[in-house]
Amino acid sequence: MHVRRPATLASLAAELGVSRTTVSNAYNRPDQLSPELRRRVLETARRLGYPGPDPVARSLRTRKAGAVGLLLTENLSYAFRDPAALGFLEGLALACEDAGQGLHLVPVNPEREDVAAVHRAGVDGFVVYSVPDDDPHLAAVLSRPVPTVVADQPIVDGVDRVGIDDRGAITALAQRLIALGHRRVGVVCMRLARDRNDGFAPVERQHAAHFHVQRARLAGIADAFTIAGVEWSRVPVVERFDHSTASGASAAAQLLDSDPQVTALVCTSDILALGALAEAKRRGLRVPQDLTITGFDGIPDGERIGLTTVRQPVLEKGKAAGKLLLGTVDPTRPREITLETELVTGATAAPPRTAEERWFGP
Amino acid sequence: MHVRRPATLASLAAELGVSRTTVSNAYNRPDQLSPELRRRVLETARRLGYPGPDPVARSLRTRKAGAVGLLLTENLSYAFRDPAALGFLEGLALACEDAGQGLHLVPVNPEREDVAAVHRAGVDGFVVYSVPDDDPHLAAVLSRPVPTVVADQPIVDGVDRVGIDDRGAITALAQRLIALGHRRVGVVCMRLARDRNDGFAPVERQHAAHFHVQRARLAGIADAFTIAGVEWSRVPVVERFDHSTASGASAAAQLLDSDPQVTALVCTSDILALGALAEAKRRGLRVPQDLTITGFDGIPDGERIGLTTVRQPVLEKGKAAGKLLLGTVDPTRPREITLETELVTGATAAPPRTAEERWFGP
DNA sequence: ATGAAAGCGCTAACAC
DNA sequence: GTGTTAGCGCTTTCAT
Repeated sequence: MHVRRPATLASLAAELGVSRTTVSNAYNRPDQLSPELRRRVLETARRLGYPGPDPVARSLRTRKAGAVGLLLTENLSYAFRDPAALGFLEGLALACEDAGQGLHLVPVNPEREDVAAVHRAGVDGFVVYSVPDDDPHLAAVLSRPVPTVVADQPIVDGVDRVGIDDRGAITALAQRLIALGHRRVGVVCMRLARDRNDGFAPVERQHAAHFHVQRARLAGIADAFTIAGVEWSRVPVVERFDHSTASGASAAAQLLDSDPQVTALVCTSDILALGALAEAKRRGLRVPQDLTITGFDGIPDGERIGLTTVRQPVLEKGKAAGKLLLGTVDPTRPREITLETELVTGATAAPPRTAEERWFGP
Repeated sequence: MHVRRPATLASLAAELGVSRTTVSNAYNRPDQLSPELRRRVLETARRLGYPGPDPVARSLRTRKAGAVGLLLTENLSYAFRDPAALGFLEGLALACEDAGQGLHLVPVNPEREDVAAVHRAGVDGFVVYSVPDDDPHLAAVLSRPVPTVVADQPIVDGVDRVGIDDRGAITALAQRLIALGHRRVGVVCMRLARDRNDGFAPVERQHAAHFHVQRARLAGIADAFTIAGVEWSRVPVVERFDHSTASGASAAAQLLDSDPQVTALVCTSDILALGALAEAKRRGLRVPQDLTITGFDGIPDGERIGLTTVRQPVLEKGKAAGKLLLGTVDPTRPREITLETELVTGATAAPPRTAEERWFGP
């Protein structure tokens, strides 16, 4: 610890026999007073241990906090371990840095629903990253009289947003699989609501999902397969609450156990896909010869092993969110930024084995 | 964007015909007024679009910002890409979350020396993570009348600190190499000062290093080899400004080019070691048969490939820093926390090849 | 249970 | 150039 004595702008002014304005100017408008006086002010400040204008008092007066609040989903640790979230965070931090704004991570304790932290945050605006539609923290943020930008989800009327075309992007990926010949597939997705459901997610649950992104990705896959003549309600979708490779692995296991005939596993994130790959390996299934596995996001670990996936510009997304919030106040509000994605042709997708091959080898 | 109408506690009180105190109590001390009145206050607040007490005004009054400032080294992007820094960040964020405190990332633009951001941050204390001795931002932080904790470096008199025994930890690692038979080694280290020096770092530069951690690690290696009879000034030490695998690779290349006889590369971070491994592979050198390579930190990527290194508890370090700052104000200040490290026996260290083996194979 | 008074520490017109 | 005036919006004794 390291603490100093109190001393205010007023006491400094008194000591110097000048007005508070003059002292204030010495710090904020050096050109408004003689260099000599300024020197004297700063000198006396040092002598008295005056640390300069109190940032909170200044904020109150100027109505500017100089910081952006960031609301992250549930568990912070997951966020810090999810490369996509990290990329976003980095981009946002970069944008804030450029603008000289602080980035205030709002403490969201997953245990207690502590909305108070949102009200306590001295910030000029909020960025909300990927939370469920019904998140109470989001509601608290929206009740604050400051600009807000949502990244990814949810889509809120009248609130700026930056995201991607989740539905279209994954449709393209699914079409690729269909072109390869896959018809019997399984899907692994992330949590669809705030309640934990580690297991199959029937169509009703898919449609009622509180997470727009997952809802859109499932819909995108459904779009493609439906057109290909596959009845969507028959496609098994397994949901996992925790976003981890362990989840991906167990979901893949559940899927493969329930229907050993699936030829492809479509995962709605690379993390899940990485887990599915591990499970396939554990079972002695070769990818892509025996099983096709795809992801979504385009994280480095996925790229390294040649995962077939959709790459989204996470860093750019973070930057865009920051710029949207901090940028010139374009009167054309609300605004929505949709970033481009890219289909990544990796090495984890191939035509399905024929029934014959399944029995007699390739 | 999403902005609401202004309305203050005072205007609400006026509208209701009650005092400001009552309205304040409705928010902060529900037990201080009748449920009925409270209901009316909150109801009217909603009707008037009053968003609740302004956090900045409250902070000014209570002298509590509800947030911890975090000062990170130079380039934010490096921090977000360095697993060790990330682990620290996660731990700190967790500690803040536990205490219901926000985490305010101070924008430190590496270009301009914008110390102002430190003065603008409305926080109750600072955590400074691994900055050079002479960092102006650190000076600015210390000039603020709030408690401060330094993580890793620098060591500042009278300021709390949390770190590890860098010198002792790496000495143990070096002794291991010596026991294996290594005498002719090269060292790859991170930047030693704020000026860029991508090349050899003579002993003088090592001693004058502005980064305590690097200084200590080099000294620790020197300790071991000196005792083993190796003259330290003859041990080539290559420095790299950027902390990346690319740096590790190029430093390894420089070292191997200048002295092809070295049998081991001691790197002061896992990231650098990973780069060195890549370079060794590129040259067709087998690790550890042809070349021993060691790191420092114990990051996941290193563990995955079996890197011989020192593991430090980065997450715990972050938590400890947070707790030190936020915890009970123990009068026994200043305090210093030194966390335990662990020597990780990986698969990248082995006895050096004999001269004979070098020519005729193992 | 409710109200009156007194600032928290600072900045921004505007006047001198 | 420098000072005067007027709050920014809130919390908190201390009375009532």
